Amino acid sequence: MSSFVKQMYTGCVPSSSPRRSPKPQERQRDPERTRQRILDAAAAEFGAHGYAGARVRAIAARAGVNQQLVSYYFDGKKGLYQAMTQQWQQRRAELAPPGTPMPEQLRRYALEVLRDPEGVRMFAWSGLDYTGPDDDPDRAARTQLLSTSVDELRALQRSGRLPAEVDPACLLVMLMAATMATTTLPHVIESVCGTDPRSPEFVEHFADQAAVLARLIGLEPA
Amino acid sequence: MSSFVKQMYTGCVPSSSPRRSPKPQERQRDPERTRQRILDAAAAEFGAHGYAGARVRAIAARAGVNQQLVSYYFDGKKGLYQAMTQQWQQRRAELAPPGTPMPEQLRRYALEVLRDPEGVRMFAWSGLDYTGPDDDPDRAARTQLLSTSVDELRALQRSGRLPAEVDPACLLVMLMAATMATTTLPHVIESVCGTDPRSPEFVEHFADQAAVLARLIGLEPA
DNA sequence: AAGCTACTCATACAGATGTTTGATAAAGGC
DNA sequence: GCCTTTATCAAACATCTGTATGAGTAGCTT
Repeated sequence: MSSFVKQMYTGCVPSSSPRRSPKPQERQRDPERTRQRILDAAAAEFGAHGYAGARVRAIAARAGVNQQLVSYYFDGKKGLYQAMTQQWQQRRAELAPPGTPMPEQLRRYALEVLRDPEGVRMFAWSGLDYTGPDDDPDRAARTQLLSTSVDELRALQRSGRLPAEVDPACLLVMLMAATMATTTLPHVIESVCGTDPRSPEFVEHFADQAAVLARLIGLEPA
Repeated sequence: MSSFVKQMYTGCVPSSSPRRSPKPQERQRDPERTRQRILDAAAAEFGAHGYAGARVRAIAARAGVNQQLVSYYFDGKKGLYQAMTQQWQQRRAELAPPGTPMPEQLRRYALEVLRDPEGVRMFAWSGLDYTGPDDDPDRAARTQLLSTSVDELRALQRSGRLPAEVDPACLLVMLMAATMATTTLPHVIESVCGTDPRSPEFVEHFADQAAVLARLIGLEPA
């Protein structure tokens, strides 16, 4: 068995000449690729089961590498989680190009689950795991990222398109939560809509509805 | 050590006469109370950490009982989880008395986190743990419970207060997700609002904002 | 008082889980 | 071509975790 695995890894039968072709099976050593594979596998596993439910063994298996590499490249489970969180943080920054009108912005947020389901799920898990502002390394980045959206809402309010009684910050939070519902409330969707909340067709429909909601509130561009 | 623990439990020093007063420490046997204590502790623990993160030892410690009782009264961790879910299901049914106008209904949903934080959190965890309609024992009850709300929205739509392009079912889901944001997105609230998302003052403010949102959409009673 | 039953406990146990150790082989410099 | 460094692996390890066992105790019945 052990020799079989090794053979798999080396990508050639033991008796054949070692490392003949330069790229026979993509199985040369490549620490950067291995690292990224572990990160990808971690995203899938953490996204699926959350931090507590994720298993290091499962991550290694998904990545097709030895379990020990998780400790080798990162600093154990916790370190891997943090490294992965950091990587995902960057992707999220690209999500909302400034100046996009609110309805379209919400539509994209809701569609994000199709592009990166694990990322959205991890974001949801992190909300439930959240203990306080102290141990939240992403806080600064998130604050900066969202402040422009709040500013947009405030501008709409100043221009009279939004009643004075509305708290723009709360409104933004509620709208964000609304767009994530296909991820956070799949059981409710299954009950109320009777469809698979993960199917691309429904997600697109739901994203359109998020845009409709935004227009209903009066969040058209000025 | 063991005698010390026993002493703690009995509520009297070993040499003293056994069980003198009828109610010296509230420590008479009371299986029903013990059962309920375990259920309450389970709600706290499962709510705090989710199913995967919850520890049977921690539940027993919280309840102040021996760990084995979890297996004695329920059927292990899984059985306890189901029993507790069932109990919480009933409470949720009392949440929305039919006929309540939408803005008020949403306000109450958002306030529920003050009355029963663990319940709301468990509901959120269950959404992320959700795998499909097959293993969802609550589905029927939830469907029935929410159908009246969807019907209300449909009625509003028929009366022209809601545009035809709105899908009432999706709207309800989005509004539910919005009202749960103090639980599901505390990190975002911390970033955007700069306040403690769990403080009663903020939760009440947020609940008011949920009602404002409902009125903004046009969900006043007909 | 004796005995029965329901209830509670400490302990043991098996399996899972994250981490460490030591070995092996590929890369790369000299 | 040799030697150091780096990348990878299998196996062992310590700990955690859920569950089972068996014994002891309270309260009731007779």
